[in-house]
Amino acid sequence: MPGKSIITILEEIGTLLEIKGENPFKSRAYFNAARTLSGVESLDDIIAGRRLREIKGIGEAIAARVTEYALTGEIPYFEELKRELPESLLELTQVPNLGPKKIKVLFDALHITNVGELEYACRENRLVNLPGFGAKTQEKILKGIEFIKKHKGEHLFGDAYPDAVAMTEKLKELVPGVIVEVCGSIRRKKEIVKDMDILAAGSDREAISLAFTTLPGIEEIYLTGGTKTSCRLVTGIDADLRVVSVEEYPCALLYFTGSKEHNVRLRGIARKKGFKLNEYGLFEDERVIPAACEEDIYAALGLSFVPPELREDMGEIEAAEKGTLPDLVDVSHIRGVFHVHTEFSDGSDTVEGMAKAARQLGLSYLGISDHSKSAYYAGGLKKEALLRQWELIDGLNERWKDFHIFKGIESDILPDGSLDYDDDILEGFDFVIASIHSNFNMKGDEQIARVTRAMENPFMTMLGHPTGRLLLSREGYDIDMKTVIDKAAKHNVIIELNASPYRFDIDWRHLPYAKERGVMVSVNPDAHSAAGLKEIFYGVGIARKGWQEKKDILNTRTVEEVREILQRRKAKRQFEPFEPLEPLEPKGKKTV
DNA sequence: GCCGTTTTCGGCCCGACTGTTTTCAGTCG
Repeated sequence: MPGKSIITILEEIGTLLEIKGENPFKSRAYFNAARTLSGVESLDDIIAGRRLREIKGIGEAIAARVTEYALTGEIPYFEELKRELPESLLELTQVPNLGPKKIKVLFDALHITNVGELEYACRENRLVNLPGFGAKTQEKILKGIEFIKKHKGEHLFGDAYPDAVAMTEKLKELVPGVIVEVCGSIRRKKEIVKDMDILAAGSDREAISLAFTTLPGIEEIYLTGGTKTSCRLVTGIDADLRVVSVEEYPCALLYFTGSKEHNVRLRGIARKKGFKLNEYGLFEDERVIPAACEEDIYAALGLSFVPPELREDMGEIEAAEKGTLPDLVDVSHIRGVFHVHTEFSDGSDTVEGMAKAARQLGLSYLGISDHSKSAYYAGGLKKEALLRQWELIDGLNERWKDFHIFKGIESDILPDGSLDYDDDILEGFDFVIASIHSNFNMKGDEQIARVTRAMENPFMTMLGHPTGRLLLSREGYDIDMKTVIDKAAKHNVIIELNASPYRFDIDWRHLPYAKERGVMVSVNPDAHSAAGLKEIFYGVGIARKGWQEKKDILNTRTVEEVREILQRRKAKRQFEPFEPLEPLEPKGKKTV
């Protein structure tokens, strides 16, 4: 986790060029380069090997700048840009409905350089007379600022988790024998986290705390002592390290994992049994009840072990008392993935490249689903392109006997609820993910009617990202998820759990209801590059949070089972609830 | 700034929506 990543810097250059009013294709080149490089594995090796120019979208200028940054940690061109336009202007792009052109006007006319100044100017009614602005624009901008403020100090799980893991790994290197674990909302796999809690235990607590303060990626240390160190990382997230004794570790782990609500319930149960539970231990009067791990503590309280993902006081305590906790799905159960884009539309890798990457992850099938023809912005596929892709897939399936590619599409659900191709084309797919990508602001009833009509289409296999939300940047569309689940149950439609850390959509809070209604869930990476396939790992975490078991998930099935499920729907063209297949024994571990 | 070639410049995705205009610009997906 060194300083700012080159990906971020390329994006920032692109944005500053946009604000400056440079040739739009020039700024786009920087965005494209950032997107391409973010999907590249072992970028450091490529830079070191001077192989950047071999990557499509990286030309002479950008290759030079990326290399420059890797060697010196600085890009003079970027520094020069920041002298012309304050870096703080970048935060203004976070405000919805505010783009580069308007930011330029605000900067030139009112010298606004950050969100605080912008809010003040709105309150002073100073935007209304600017060219291209008006009362409604000012109102919208204010609302956008409210949205940003509401979510300030919140971070995506997908951003925080890799950094947290990297820090614990590094700490283990620096202090041999240290026990260390990420706790808090990150351990519980919450989609949005506020800070990073790390718990460590060992004999020399001072040494652990000291080593922690030397970790890369720390920008500022607020306080440091023998038991607690607080700091802010360069990524903007606050991180806390707690150091405890080895004896205290299990109770501290339980305590710092939370949630607060879960802990309150546990302490209540402990008290009823005549115990006292806190972060230092489980006590009966002054006597410590020995616990070597969290399992021991739950057992002492008469509960079965509650996996961290379930610790939200949303029914897990009662289930643990009765011994009815679900046997949660695990990463090792995943046998294949659906919802994968390729260079046919807006993905960055070939069909074959994606399939090879999936095989390397130990998967045995892959469902390709590029965008459909209405998705102009994403290079949606016309009929001719589809035919070419199908031929390509047939060829690969012919070659590989131990791996299968399913032909699919991510079809736009048009405003009237129809899908994006005629039946004769829809017929040719093995599966159809139908998603909303336009007309987001249709009202509740209209949106439900639209989705329902799509579900009535026998060619629709699954509903993609059901709310359309983008975490921390866009609310989902106005649609009642309980109704959607009811309709999915009625029409035998699978619901996607989009595993992109920007989406995690369907929300895990709705998954227990989906399970209750017998709606099958597919954990889909929505991958736009080979590297993106790994996000399935995040998705499984969210599925676990939603009480999902192996049998509830489509892509824990074998290729034969999946084929049968897909064909059953297509062939019968009628709506019967899925009969859950008997759970199968896992065939060896897969690493995803 | 990148790419491709019937190469060394011309093209680079397109449409809906909104709010500001007085026929269109900016934003978004």
